[in-house]
Amino acid sequence: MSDQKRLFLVDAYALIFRGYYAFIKNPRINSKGEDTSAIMGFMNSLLDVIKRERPDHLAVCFDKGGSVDRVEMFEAYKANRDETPEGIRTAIPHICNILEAMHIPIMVKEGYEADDVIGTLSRQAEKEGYKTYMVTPDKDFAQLVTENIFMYRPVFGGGYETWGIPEVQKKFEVKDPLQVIDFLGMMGDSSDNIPGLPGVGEKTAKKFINQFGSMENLLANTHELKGKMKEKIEANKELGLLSKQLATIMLDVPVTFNAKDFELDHPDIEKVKQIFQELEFRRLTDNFLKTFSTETTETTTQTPDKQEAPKTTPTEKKSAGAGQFSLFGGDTSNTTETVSEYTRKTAETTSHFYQSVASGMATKLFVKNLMNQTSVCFDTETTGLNPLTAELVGIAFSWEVGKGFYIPFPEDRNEAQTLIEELRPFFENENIEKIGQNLKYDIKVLAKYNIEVKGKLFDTMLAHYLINPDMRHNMDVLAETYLNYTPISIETLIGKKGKNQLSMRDVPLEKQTEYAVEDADITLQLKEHFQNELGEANTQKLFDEIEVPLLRVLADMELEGINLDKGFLESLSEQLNNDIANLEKSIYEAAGEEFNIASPKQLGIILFEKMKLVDKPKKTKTGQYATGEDILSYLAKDHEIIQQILDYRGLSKLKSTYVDALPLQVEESTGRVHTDYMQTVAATGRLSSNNPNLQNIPIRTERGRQVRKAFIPRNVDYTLLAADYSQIELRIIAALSEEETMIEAFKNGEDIHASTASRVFNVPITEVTREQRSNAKTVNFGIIYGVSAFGLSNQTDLSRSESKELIETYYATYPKLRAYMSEQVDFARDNGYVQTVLGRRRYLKDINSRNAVVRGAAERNAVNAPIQGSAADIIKIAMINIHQKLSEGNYKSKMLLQVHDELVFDIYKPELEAMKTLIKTEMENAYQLSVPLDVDLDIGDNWLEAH
DNA sequence: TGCAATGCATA
DNA sequence: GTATGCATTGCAA
Repeated sequence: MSDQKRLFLVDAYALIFRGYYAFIKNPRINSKGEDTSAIMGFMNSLLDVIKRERPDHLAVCFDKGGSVDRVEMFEAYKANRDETPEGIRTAIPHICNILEAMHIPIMVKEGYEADDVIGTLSRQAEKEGYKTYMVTPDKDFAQLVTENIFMYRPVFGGGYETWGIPEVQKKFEVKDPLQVIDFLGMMGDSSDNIPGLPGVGEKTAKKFINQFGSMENLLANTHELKGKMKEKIEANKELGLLSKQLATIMLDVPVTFNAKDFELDHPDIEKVKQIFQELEFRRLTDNFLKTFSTETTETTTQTPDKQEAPKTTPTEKKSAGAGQFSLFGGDTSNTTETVSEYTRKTAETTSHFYQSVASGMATKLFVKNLMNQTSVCFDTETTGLNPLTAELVGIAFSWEVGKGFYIPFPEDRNEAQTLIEELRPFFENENIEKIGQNLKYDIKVLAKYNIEVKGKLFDTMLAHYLINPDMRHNMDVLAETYLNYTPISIETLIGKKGKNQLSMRDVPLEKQTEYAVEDADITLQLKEHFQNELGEANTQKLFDEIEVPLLRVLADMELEGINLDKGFLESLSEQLNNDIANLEKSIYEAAGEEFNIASPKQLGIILFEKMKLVDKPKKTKTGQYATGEDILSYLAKDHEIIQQILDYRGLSKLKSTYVDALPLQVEESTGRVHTDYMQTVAATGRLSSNNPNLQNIPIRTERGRQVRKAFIPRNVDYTLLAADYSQIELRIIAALSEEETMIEAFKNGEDIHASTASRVFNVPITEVTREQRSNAKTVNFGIIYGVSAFGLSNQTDLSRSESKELIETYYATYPKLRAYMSEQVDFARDNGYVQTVLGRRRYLKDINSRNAVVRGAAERNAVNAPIQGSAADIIKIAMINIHQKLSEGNYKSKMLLQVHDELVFDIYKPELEAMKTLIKTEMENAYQLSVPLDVDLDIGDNWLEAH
């Protein structure tokens, strides 16, 4: 740091708005009913800046009466800005009072905006040799940046970044910060109501700046432009110049920088304290005192106070809450004041006994007690959501409704390990049932501490998934639905995500205890509730024999992850870049102007309004032109540009979703990609995969399937093996419908689509044409989804009536299939649900709807859900059995991925032959149908070869 | 910054 | 026509 004096100029409204909206979801209201969010937000920022930077000089700048000059220029200027919210207007006088008490000058000039005031002052200060920092998130200020003038921007997630000349150059792709004005003038700014040039957005504005340097130069050289862009800009030259003027911050406001006045001297502490007290700011008072006490001791920059965030002690302002007493076991049902407001029960209105357990002897006694139980609910609290990196913060236990204990964990990893060892006997005891909500997570976290969770499991999330798969299964929702109870929300403890979200570690122990034990308590109560509901039908069996065992299998697969060849993807990315740029160029040429191809809105306008490729274009339900793949493909043969757009889309998608995204998902600690299988989201019983989704890696196109080459074995001693069920859904529908013709075809190992074509089109199977087979294939799939003639004709070259005829012939060929489908619909009408071979239910509330569209959808679900769901059941059985065999046989080979009808394994080469047999056998014999199941195996050095 | 709409990858 | 997850755009709060 140089010895230059530093001046900080604060853009008041910008920070006030920011603070206000930060609390928008739960505004701070004090006992007088005043919304203090804006004051709180602003003061937090201000103190933060002072604490971090210890400025020599500081002032706060306000707007007043809008900008006279700008309004004269353009009457719409800021016209459509919303009324200032009530909570902000009322905050201003308070803020001014506080600033006065703090002896901080308030700079404001009637008829000017804060931007102008700050701009003017910063230039004056610069002449006097100051370094000026403009405290504002507003990008417009970038135009003011010089060697001695900086932006000091609060950034998302806490902290600040300083923008000097290099940052501005990079951010806006300009050579001189002054060009930011041209940039803003071209692009426009909807919040400031600067119109900008029509059709020019961020991308184009950057390009123009690069090409022409300034607005004036652009307007003088419009002949270099082409197409519609040229017309539009030439027609709006005045608007361009006006926009630039509007974007220009004035530097001649009649204000004066007086160094003496701006010195940050000692505040009137008593007065500030008094104001804060009236506003009921407790935490802020502490923060304020801390900020200025270090200053008064004059020990310059103390490093520790930077980290001493003001947020470590969340204020509990609503009531003298129950929380803090519980540690000592007091009954906390002090319901007297608050209960009347709530119809729903909460921790505050319910008698409970939640206790944290001290380390040492208390823990030993606790464990002894724990080991005497037969069934215990537990819940781990960690530092994050990723079980591979999350550290234990504590574990809650409950085995009696309304009661529970919390074991906090030390931050030191070795000490934490020592503590968890004391709990090992519990977790690894085969005879104690473990209850939890989403146990897969806890099991994965504990696995990282080398703890295996043994014994019977009861996962309330899985239980509810089987009871009602169409609902959501978060604990909060379940508690409200089944227990009429609202749990403490995680946000009240650690804040909203992003922003300044805390880690559970930063939450005071009492709060951790209340929160964590409540979760365990609630989960225990839910278990008692769900246990009975599972009892009926076959659901209990499905739960005990499929979903719960599968949970451990998935945990292992996720922990294992898969190896990814990052270098390969990098080179693929470069190739794609090249091709995309080329396509972009020729599309712009064909269109006669540049636009955002990725924007369906803009694309629709170019294609259908400008180029008029179609007489009456299709529109989507929101009134946009439909530019979906199906529509464009149809046009592709007539217009070259369409094919290029399709290619462009394909390549962009490929690059952004897979090629560039996957390497970022490699877990640092393992060097592998670990997906997360969701066991409770797909209503049919399938799994889903996310972070990243490894169930939708491309395969259809040549270009896309290259991505699969990046999935490789663990090392040279391993190879990948992919095993997939052949036509499992068709086999299932054949078996369930008992359609002999189809069953026979499968038994004879025929090509099922060719076989269908041969019967439907009445030709020998050897003479089926490619087109016939393809149409038959489409109908076969259509059947699974619940066909309609409309859908079929959309998918094939057939007309609506041809499609209808084809479907009729199909039904005539396979009469039992049709019968089966209507049986399913009838069953659903009578029972309200359909089910899979294992009794997994899906409820169809719309099956008797009077609305034909809604009812039709339910009917298709009635046909599809049992088929898709049965296939899911079968592969789940196979996974459980294979997992079992792999572990019994102590094999090194691992199951890595599941893609609905396919399993992918990392095979230790010496085990290859054994694995082939084991996997094929287990998959084909997972479930007995009247149709044989057939599994194809493929092996390779990457996922593409193994397919 | 968060959400809806759109489009697209898989089975 | 079934079932998902995710990237991008564009608008709103």
